[in-house]
Amino acid sequence: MIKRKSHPMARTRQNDPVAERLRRLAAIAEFPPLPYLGRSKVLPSHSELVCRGQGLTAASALQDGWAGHVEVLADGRRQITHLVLPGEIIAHPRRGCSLATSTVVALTPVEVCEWRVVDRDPLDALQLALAANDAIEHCCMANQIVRIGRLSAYERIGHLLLEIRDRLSLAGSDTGNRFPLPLTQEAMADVLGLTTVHVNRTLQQLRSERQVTMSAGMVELLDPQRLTAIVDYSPLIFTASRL
Amino acid sequence: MIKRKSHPMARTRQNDPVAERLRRLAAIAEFPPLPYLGRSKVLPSHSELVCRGQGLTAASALQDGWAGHVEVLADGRRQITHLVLPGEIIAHPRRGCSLATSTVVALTPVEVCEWRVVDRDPLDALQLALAANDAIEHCCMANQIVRIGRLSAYERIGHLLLEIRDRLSLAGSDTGNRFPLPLTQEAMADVLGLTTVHVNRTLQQLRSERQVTMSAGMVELLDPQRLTAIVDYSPLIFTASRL
DNA sequence: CGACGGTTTGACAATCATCAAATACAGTGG
DNA sequence: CCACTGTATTTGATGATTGTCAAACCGTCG
Repeated sequence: MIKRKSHPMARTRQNDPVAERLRRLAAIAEFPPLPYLGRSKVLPSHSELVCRGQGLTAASALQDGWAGHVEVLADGRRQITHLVLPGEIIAHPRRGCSLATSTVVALTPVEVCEWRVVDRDPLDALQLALAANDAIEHCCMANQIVRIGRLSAYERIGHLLLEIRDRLSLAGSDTGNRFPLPLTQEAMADVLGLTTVHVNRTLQQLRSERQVTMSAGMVELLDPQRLTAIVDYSPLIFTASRL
Repeated sequence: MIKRKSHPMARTRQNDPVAERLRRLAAIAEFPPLPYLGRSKVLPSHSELVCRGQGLTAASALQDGWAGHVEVLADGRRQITHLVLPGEIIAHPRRGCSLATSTVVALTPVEVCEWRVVDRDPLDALQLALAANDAIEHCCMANQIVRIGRLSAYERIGHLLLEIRDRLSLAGSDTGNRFPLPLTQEAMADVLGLTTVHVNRTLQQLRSERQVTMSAGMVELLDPQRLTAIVDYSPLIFTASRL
């Protein structure tokens, strides 16, 4: 996680999670360096990274920190429709729609990088990676719908944690069953369609049943197999078929 | 709606909702005729149109009937993650992922057409329309997440009906506030993350409060303005900005 | 007519939300 | 270093929304 007001580091092949993830998505070894637009920017939590309806001139991604696509209702109810994890794409202009379809907000301090997307050769490695990214994003949103629509609070949290583990490992920060989870319980509630209070109680249950341990913004899944079975989680189709 | 065992009609410019919708999505007047693969097929309700993980060699769409992307849990719980309305795309192969990411099932008898997608000029009208379709689908899924995550049963149904109205009109069958809704209450429940019983009771409430009337598979929204305000519905970004 | 899928009804239970307050924790400034 | 402030977590008591189970009803089709 980012320390407040830290400097954006110069990203090398080894510590550029965005490039690492795109390279894996394209499944191409000789992935060209990303044509970044200047240095990445560090922004505080709660920053609005993208605003719904705004024209997108560049693609953006998270070098570090967590964000979320968010929808707010007139009476203040909030729903996070899609999480953006370190290494993942925040938004990118599409042929056919260069307007942002949702608002994206930083859920922790973030480091954001941007690059220009051009309609080159359709087999361009970068285009390919972006297309693969869209496919994964689609799967994540389908997962999200199943979680909220048909799983109990207990199952929702377990399911989400398993998905997060999978997605983090795609960006190279593969730390097995122990990984960072810098979300407040309020943010988790807004992802899962629950209230803060209920998230809190359900987390306690997960801990008391020895499914997870949590401390200092880190989670550890104590028995991922068992959890996977209980919540009926299936890995994102890509991570199974392509890597 | 399709009569059982009817013949697929020869589709002309005026009665081909798929072509009509794609033309509007591309926002191009001189849209080329779709290179259909043979005649469209008529399939009964409950048919599996696409199976998760299967390789997609062609794009497919609904000339008529309703379908849904569906996820089934081990214990039988079912969630429809995305509805497919007449004129809409069922699935299409993507660069970066030619595997189907979810299973699609017919919710009524359907008439399905297919065509081959090739990676031509990235500004190709058909590619453009497909890209726009992806954007809309993304918006629909975000809507779906908000509905299930943060709206009450009453609001969910109203919100869904408003979205359906918008989407139907995109395919040309613009019938104002009265439109077909051939879904069983069970299917609606699986879309909305509710039970059949609760959908039934909530529909009664909507009727008793003079929000809708329903009969013979048709719905009519009696006061769309009021409903829009109550459920906090906002039109799909595209229908606002492009048409 | 009987069978079948879909809708409707009732009684009851459970999950999750609401409201309110206490506690813990981190960063700030004196 | 410590009180001070704000945010995040935790707890308790209570209630509403929604789920479960079971059965009756209704229309359509063979």
